[in-house]
Amino acid sequence: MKSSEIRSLYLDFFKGKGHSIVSGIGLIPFDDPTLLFTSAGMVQFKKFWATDVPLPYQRATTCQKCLRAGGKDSDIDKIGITGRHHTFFEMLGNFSFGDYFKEEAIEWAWEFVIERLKIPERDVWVSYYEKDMETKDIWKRFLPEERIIPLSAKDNFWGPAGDTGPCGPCTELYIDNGTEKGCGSDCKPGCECGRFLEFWNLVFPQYDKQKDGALAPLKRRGVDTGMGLERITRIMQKTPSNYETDLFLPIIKEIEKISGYSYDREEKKPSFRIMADHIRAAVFLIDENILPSNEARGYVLRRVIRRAEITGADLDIKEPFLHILSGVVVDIMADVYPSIKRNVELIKRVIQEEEEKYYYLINSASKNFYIAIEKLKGNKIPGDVAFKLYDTYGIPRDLLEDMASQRGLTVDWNVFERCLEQQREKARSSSDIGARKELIVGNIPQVETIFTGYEKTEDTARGIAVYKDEKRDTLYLVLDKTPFYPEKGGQIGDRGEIIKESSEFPVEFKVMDTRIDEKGIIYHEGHIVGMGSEDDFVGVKIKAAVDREFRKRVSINHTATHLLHYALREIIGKDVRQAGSFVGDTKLRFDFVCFKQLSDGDIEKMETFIQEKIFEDAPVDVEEMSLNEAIDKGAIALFHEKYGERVRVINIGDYHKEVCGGTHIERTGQIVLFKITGFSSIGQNLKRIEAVTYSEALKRMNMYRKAVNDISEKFNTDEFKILAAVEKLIQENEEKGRVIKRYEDILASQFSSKLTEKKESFRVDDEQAYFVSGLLNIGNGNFISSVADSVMKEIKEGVVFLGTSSEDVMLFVVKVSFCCSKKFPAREIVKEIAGIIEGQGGGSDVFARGNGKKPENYNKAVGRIKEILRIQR
RNA sequence: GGGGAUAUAGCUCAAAGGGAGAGCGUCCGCCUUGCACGCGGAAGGUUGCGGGUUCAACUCCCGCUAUCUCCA
Repeated sequence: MKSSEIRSLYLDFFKGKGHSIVSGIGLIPFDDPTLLFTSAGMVQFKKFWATDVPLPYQRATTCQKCLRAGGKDSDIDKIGITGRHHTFFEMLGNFSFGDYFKEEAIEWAWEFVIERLKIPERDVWVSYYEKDMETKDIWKRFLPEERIIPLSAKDNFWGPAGDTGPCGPCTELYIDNGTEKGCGSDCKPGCECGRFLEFWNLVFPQYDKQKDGALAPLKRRGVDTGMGLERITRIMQKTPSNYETDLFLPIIKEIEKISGYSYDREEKKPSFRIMADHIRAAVFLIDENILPSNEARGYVLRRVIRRAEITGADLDIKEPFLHILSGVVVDIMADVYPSIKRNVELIKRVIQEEEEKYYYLINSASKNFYIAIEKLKGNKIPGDVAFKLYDTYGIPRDLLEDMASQRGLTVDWNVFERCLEQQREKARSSSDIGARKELIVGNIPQVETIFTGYEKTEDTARGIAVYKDEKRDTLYLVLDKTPFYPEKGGQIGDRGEIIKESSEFPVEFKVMDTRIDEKGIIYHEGHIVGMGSEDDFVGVKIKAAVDREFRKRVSINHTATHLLHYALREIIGKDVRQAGSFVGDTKLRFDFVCFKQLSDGDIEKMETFIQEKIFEDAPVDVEEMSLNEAIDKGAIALFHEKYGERVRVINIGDYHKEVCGGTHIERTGQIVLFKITGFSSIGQNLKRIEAVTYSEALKRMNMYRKAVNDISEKFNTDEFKILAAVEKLIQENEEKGRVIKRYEDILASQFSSKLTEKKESFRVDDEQAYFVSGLLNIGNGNFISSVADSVMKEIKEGVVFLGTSSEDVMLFVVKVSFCCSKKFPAREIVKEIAGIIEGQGGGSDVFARGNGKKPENYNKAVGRIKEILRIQR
């Protein structure tokens, strides 16, 4: 049976049992901050058990793509070895929300396995939570007691996914692969040997785990089952592991082709499997708009790609190959997940570029490795050195081990682990946002601040708490509700004032910035103006007023940012993806992923296009809806993880819809003017556009005009001939530079021959040497240096002392030939001179320079040098 | 969000508290029927940006920006 048949057989079976077939969510759970990735089929349903939300259906069945890599549910270390774990996998599941419970769940599971999949009854074993006799009794109706095994909470009490949420006892179905795969006669499910393979887990959520670990009863108890598609496919296709099924075999075959190794070789199997597994994860992550980066999800993607890449080395693959495999994955999965087909070019490209970066990294890293081991004493690389190579230069652990053992070295992994743990600890302790702020008045806010700023810019509210940051000398004021927009989604926080009017004289708190933390509490950052203290704001009614002009400018820029996004997609292409943005009151910035080279013409085109949209003066309106609805309506929704369940969709005219939490204007015409001020590349395939709008754009254009006017006035020409004039000037300037250089050379040689004529001889260790001195009073330090050079060329051996003075400062250099420098180091001579002309200086034995405030003492200085050299007058 | 590393010629990188270097590439010349090689020469730099210390900073210190990397 093909995997695709199993998938639809399952969904159809439960549809027949009154379930709605619900489409799986993305790998990035958009409304669950406790999860990095969707790690199980039930993620999207958590709230259906835990809360009273209205239910769209009471029974559901899904095929959910899942990812376990990084975070609590990571299986990444088991990949390849077990043959049954994956980073990316699909989970078939049926769910009940306050509807059917254990009895039906077990009955249907049995029916599906025995009657639909036609798995022989005698091969099926089950386990149950040791305290859950109800489940055991139900199973007894279907199979003999000796195949019903009790297990502890470790194995058969499930959940929650993440730190909090639904959990409960579970019961698992196993397939018996035969006694010859087992470890002994009393082998049972739960044993780690290869005989029993767990393939279906039926969970009965009954409890809701709280943040403090307590188990509260669930609002709606129910059923949550999960059957890994890869495992059941393996059972149906009777393969030794998940990797020989039709889900993986084409990838394995491709790796055989690329590497020349056969998958039959037992010792190479794990490598094949790791690559085949990881490439699937990479494909689906990129499909969901994750790009390799150094943080969070992007970092997981990078690690997955790199791990696969380094595994390639086990099969002697020495160049990028994963992008080829990604094509195979797309072929296998495109029918079920059509978007990977649409994104295939992007996926291949991202992977290939990441692969190339990896090879580049390895190259430069090995250099650092050599430097590190060069200084090494003994044959053990200390843990801190190894950690530095890993932490700073990114040499993966396995590679480090390889490189070391190739040279007969070992790595002190114990110390290494300690360093890693230290770094973790450091990162954890300092990632606490509230740590620096200290509560000085009021109580710690317990509920999120209500935001009223979409409707109004002024509101009355009550003060809850004041925090203080001693270092920055700023206060943070928390209210129960506020019209102040906190910094998020690229839009900067509002400014304005918060006033307590009830006392005999008003007290004003000036808000310089507004922030929000992960709990949804909004902080007004600022200070108290004039009289008043922190206590004045807590527990009393106050008026919060946003600076309207500021808000207007920011809103204009935000709507303009959407227009820019629209223009990019229209003019450059739909594959342009937003990577980040900054929306301020005086400017906006838009970063995006783009594989094309943008020309000046493109920039101009976009500017014109946007300006036209401004002239059209289309209405900008905001609608609230669910995220799924928004996506159905074609709204761009890029940062899923940041949105709540209800989202705001910004419509510009009838042409652009985008999910966005920021503030906007009512009509595009309010932007008035749009001007791009900067275009740059900020990383591989990452580009940045900066722009200004409204009066800021006008200001900018006036600035340009003034600059141009000033220049054309200087050139005494009209503004359109400036360029020619400047080019001419540059050319003339270069010409003059060359002429000056030539004259300097002539001058230098004239000076030097003139000076050399007055050379005075002295002896150093019976060798003939000469002393030359002169006060040039022309040129700078470099000029007299070069004169000193050419003098030295003529006299061969000796000492040259030259000075040049302007106003009341004298610069001077001393050059000493190599032989003389032993006895008369230039540096020492300079010290002497500096004493006489009241200055300082220094340098090397053969060349030194300095300056002084008394040029009139030049002759004295010359006299002193002669004394040192013992030259008779 | 935190830690570490890097930023020097078009590219790859050295060196270093006192006049900025190599290799490759580019251009010119020689050699050669031509190409490659070889030889000779030249152009190319605000040593990322901004402060500070110093007689002197590309180098030391501080801040910023960007890139790389590890951790959360």
